[in-house]
Amino acid sequence: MTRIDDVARLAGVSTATVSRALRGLPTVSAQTRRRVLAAAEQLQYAVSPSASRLAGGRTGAVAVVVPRITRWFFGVVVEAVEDFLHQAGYDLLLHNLGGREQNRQRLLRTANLHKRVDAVMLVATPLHPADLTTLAALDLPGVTVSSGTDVPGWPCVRIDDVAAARTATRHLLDLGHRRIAHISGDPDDELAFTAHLDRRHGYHEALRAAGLRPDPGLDVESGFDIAGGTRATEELLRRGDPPTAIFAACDEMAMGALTALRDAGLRVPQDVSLIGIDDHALSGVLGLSTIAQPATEQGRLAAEMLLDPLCGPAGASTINAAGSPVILPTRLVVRDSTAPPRAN
Amino acid sequence: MTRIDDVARLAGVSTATVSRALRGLPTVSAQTRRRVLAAAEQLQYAVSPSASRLAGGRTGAVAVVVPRITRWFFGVVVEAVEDFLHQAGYDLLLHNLGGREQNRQRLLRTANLHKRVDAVMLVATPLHPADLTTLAALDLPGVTVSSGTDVPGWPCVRIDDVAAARTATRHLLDLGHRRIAHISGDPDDELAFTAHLDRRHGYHEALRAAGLRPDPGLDVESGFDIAGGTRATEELLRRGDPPTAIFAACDEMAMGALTALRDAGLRVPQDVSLIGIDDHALSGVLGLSTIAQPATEQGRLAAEMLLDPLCGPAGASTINAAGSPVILPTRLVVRDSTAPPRAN
DNA sequence: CTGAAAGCGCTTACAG
DNA sequence: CTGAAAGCGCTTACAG
Repeated sequence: MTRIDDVARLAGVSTATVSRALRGLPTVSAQTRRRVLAAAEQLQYAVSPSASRLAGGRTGAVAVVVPRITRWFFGVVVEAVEDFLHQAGYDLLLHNLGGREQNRQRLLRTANLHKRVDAVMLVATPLHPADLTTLAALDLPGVTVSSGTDVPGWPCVRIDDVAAARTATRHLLDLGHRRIAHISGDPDDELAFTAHLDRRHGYHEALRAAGLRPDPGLDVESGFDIAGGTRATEELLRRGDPPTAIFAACDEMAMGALTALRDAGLRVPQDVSLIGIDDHALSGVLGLSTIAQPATEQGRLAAEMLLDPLCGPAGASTINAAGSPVILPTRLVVRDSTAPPRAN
Repeated sequence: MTRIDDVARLAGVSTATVSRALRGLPTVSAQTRRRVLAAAEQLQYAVSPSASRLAGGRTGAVAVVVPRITRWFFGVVVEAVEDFLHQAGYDLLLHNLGGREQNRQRLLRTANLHKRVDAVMLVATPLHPADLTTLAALDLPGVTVSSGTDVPGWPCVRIDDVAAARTATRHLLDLGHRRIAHISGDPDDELAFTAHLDRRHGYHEALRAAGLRPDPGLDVESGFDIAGGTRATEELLRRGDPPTAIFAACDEMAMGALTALRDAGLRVPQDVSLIGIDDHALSGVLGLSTIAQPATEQGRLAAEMLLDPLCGPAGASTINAAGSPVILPTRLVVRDSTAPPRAN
């Protein structure tokens, strides 16, 4: 392994100069820099990250925490973040909570973030008050994406979940539906999200604005994924007097609903209309109407907001550092799964 | 930040002893260990990874390289690997090539792996001969998952792609199909996979075994994803005289085919049968017949094979270290997208 | 079983 | 613009 001394010797300068030249600091003459770069190239020198981190105090890594990397939204967000971070020269440490409370505790309580990263991105991660204290003690910059828990001092990028749900519900109302069910995530999940709470809220708001009273019998909770959508819909149908339309809290739940409806012999949209939120990569294939949310943009923007203060001088952030959350727009996409209720 | 000296002072021992006690080395008396642990706990001490890495030479991190984290197979593999690595106390550095050759070069050519990780996992990553030289120079342990390029000395876990394709094709043949098309990935992709080559091979084998000659007109290449499946199927239909069945190289391509078939007014399976490979989370929802492959198991097993030699004494690997690849079984899953051809 | 001391390979004031 | 030297916080032979 060639070290910085080898480069220094070959270039005929001190290790301090090699260090400066290689990092592109301005305090090196063009000629010296050229000599150093050539020597490093010739020796195939690569700086030791551990040594650099220990001496410099920066890790060059960012931790990204997601509930489940296998879900559409999180996969897309991570892809966008990964691209941005690597282009900026940062490593990405992935933490997938996998829906298990135990994993969140391992991440936060033990020292798995401590001195390991320069910043943290929390995607849709709910935090207990004790977790907030832990994070504050870590004294790291961070950003939150999507609903979850806001962290004081961290910027946040997300959509307006309440408004998205309102739009979805209103679309069904506009088509003439009155018995509109809602299927969403279970607050008893070990790792409860908060997105589905906001979405239920928007559903209720839209119903009330149309003069309807939310019917608890039309409101079923289950897991926030495909299987959860199937279970919730089965439960809904078991209750009798099925709705003419279902608003699923996310596209994956809507897809699960599709299975349950088909198994029950109900056609979409002739018997039941169905709408979700996301615009999942497969929603087009399934003809699913939905509220599209920009996942790539949320990831990219969050990465940008996270790195921005890390690069520039302290406090020189050019982007909305903390303050109010950045809300990205959503949009109604009408496909084949929503239609007026049967006139009968 | 409390350092190891603080703990040593409080426990009344040397830093060497603290280091040993905290890492669970056997050469520490039970009593001393207890005192050290208590002191560390009391001071909320967390070892500095950078210092530990520099002094000890181990990074405690593993790089995982995938083509696209948003694709079903890679998401599931990463989820399994993440879980295993974190349980073993390793960090996971995620590299998502995003289908861009440039990203692979950045990863391999520059020093992004150099001294940063203890091991590398390459999932479905094709390698040029020059890349193999680079990897060899890195002198890191590694493992490959799924088709890609084998690396000398690294173990490999995968399925038998040829056999899987043969089974899929034979299923269609058994149903009575004779005009069986194949849609698969494009070798002109910047980052060519090899899985689809093996799968085409199996398709050809099954046809020949049934006494049929592969028809180039029924063999269309496009991207190895949803959009690619749609494009390939559109091209197939444009050629006229449509097949009675389509074997897609992966479920995501089959899903894309579904859209194209629907748009062309063709019903599945009445007009065209369709089968893929994977057993994607949504294949059940879509009623797609497929060849299921164990993604979680491939990830978990690969992680295990990777870490095993890192923990035990050198060469004491208890698992099939290198040698022949570990082949995991696939299985035919018949749903609603395959049926006998119309008798006409 | 434990400790004193060297050393891992960089970066950063400080001085010039 | 450049260099000598201290220091980042651990681990590891080595000695006892």
